[in-house]
Amino acid sequence: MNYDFRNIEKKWQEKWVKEKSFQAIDFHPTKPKYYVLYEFYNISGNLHMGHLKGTIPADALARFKRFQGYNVLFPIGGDAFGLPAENAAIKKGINPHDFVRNGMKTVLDQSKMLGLSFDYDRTICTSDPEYYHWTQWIFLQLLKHGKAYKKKGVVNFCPNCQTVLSNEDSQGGKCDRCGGDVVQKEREVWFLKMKEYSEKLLENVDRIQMAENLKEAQRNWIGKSEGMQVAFDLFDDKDEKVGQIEIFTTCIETIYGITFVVLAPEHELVDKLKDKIKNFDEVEKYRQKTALRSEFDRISDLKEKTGCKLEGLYVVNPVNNAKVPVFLADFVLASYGTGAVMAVPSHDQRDFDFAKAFGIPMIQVIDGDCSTCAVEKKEYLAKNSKMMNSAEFDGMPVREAKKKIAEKTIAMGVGKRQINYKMQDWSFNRQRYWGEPFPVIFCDHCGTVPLDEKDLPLILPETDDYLPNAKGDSPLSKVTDWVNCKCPKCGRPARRETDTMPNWAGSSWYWLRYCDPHNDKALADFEKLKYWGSVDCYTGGTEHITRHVLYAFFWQNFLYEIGAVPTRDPFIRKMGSGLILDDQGKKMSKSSANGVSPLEVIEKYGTDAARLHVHFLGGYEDNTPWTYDGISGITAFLDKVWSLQDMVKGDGVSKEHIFELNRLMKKVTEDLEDLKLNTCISAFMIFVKKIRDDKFITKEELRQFLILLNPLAPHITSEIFERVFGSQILDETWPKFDEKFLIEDSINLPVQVNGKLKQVISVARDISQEELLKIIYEKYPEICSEDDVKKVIHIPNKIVNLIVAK
RNA sequence: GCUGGUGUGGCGGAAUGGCAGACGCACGGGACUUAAAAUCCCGAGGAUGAAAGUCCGUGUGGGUUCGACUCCCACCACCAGCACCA
Repeated sequence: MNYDFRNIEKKWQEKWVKEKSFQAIDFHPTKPKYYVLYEFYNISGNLHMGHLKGTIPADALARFKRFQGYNVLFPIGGDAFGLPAENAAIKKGINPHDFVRNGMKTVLDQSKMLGLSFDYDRTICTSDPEYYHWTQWIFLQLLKHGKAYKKKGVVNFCPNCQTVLSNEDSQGGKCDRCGGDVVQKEREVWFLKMKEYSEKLLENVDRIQMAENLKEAQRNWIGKSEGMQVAFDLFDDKDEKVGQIEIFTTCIETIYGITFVVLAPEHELVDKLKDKIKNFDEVEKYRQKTALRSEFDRISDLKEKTGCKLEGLYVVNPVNNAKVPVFLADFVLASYGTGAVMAVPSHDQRDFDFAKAFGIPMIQVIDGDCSTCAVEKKEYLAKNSKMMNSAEFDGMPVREAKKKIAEKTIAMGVGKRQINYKMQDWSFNRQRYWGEPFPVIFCDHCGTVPLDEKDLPLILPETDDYLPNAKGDSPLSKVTDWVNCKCPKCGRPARRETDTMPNWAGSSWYWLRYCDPHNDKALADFEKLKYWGSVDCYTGGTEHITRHVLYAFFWQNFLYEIGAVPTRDPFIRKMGSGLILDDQGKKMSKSSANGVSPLEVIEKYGTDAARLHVHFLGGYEDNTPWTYDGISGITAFLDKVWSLQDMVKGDGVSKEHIFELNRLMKKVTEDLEDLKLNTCISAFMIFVKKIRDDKFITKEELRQFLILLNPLAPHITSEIFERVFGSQILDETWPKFDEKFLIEDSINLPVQVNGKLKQVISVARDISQEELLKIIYEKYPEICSEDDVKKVIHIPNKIVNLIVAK
């Protein structure tokens, strides 16, 4: 009889939910804690293949750790505020409130169909007032501690979603949500001072256990760079000093080669020295042209240098008093460093291109061929080339000169060491309806007034008019009786902030809330936070690694500093789930032609088969192309597992199987810890083949086998266990392997001649070299003759290599 | 361009200094069957050979080593991230 997955899986799924089989216990008196986290569900529709790939290893780990005697916290929730949910709701013409309510029910029901052992009593949803109460509370703390500020500036704007976006949300000049081009717009924006945390975030990246490519992506995004900041005096055409320009450089060694200085078009000095600039009209025209160029435009004509000279101004190079012209150009970014650079065309390709376009002379200061392109840092540092045209540094190797020139500028009082970061402050508001309202009131008398903590949560008002509008004003601005309010300080009429927080707000602290999801006094009880501590293993996609995970580090660092949480690191280990690819090798999505739903696989083959199949296809962190090919091997395996119950003979562990059983325990225990499910599954297949060859399994062997397999295939194993043993598998504990049973008396030893395999012979374990050679020469004369052997390399119980003369 | 990762049969993939291709799919042969499906057993990297065997073989070329998919150097291809970051 084959395994009847339809009825059996349903039975167990209902039982687990009804009996709350997977509840985490706060402050468990005896069991140590283990916190497994799978990333929030995005509430925008059904679960997809990525969830099958992502959730199962986390579920297997949680089930495995429970058997090992841990008190496991394995929760789930919905990331329901923000653009993804709102856009999906608008597309379907459903009010986001209703959309999210239905969406949460859908993903939770579907989770149960995947057999996921979540503690459903801890389910949270970012758009619930009980939850966003504390998101707003965290914002108030950020504001109170000077980590949130509002500023007018040129920011990323998505004309399609009609909202401001953060840098993280507009990587590559494209909107993260809709994929459309992002433009630059001047707006009043809330920023969080994430840049201040750059160094701490880098430390977090160093500490977390995570794949190297993900760590590099984060380091790259933070973009730490060490260099010098140097002050240049600025003069007008009457040689009168009118100011100073601070530049940032990582190549101080080229300072004698400066032939011009470039400011970002937005640089503040331009407006300040308006009267001194002879060609201000032209300058203004250039600024207007570049200011509103989209990031996409800037990237697309990367190599084309544009700019505008500031007539009537010049700076003086402090090391040699050379007069140097000043330009504006948009290849210099206002947001990075000081927004001003010293240009050395001989040794920087961008400066080289600009000098060519504007007919600016060049001065070579480091050895090399600068005739067709710049000799850049990477090359001259690698060669440690010699200095030239650099006064007392001429002839010095460049690496030494770098140090000496830095010291010289410091001694002169014009230079200082400086570290810059690419990462910017986090622009934190969206002109959309579906998000957390800011707990902030604007009063003409008192300015920006934070709401009192006791007035939280500030409920998002319901309205029918929630669509974004072309002007980019928040839909909340039209809910006038909500907007107009009284100033909490002076009682005069005031108005509320009408922008809302980005979808990343709610996801930047949610793992903390799971520790105490129903607390209405604090974001979570401090002692409970202490008990559950850092997330032991955080699983989920890798696409948010430079957004969500950095935001998470930032907020937890902040909360730790103000004493709101007891731990600095949110996560100890982060595993990035690979993608399921379609037959084009692209990420499988609902829209792709052959997008297969996990529900379809479950319907056809059952949950356990779907769980095993998708993870037998490849490693957790690897991208794997989806195929039904091979699933017959999985269903055949499950049928064989099912038939084990008809092969039970005897009670204890048999001597025939003790080696294989212990080997299986060891392999499964290690592989589950590392989430290497594919090799783990193959170990089960090998064991089952052995049992079928021997045509029996003892009761005890079956008991242990079922426990080992339960984390991966929970339904079939629960059912067989109940049938054979009359009790519940969840009450069992993880079997422990014993190394002593893994040692076999006789081993198969490969014999090589000159490093080439000749024969595999069976010999006693720990055989001496003498005895071994005797056996080889006497029993296997065809391998080689004793006289030819010049040298023997014998690695006991592993290999023997005979070296013979040729 | 920079950074990181990956490269193994017809396919998905094992093996991280010691028997390359575990496990599974697809494939071939056989058993069972009136037949098919399912199931079970056997085979299988390539070349050559009747066979035993021999030679070749983990992107390419070099190196280290008794021994290299594994370590080192150079190059190629693909994937991902960043991209005028001074």
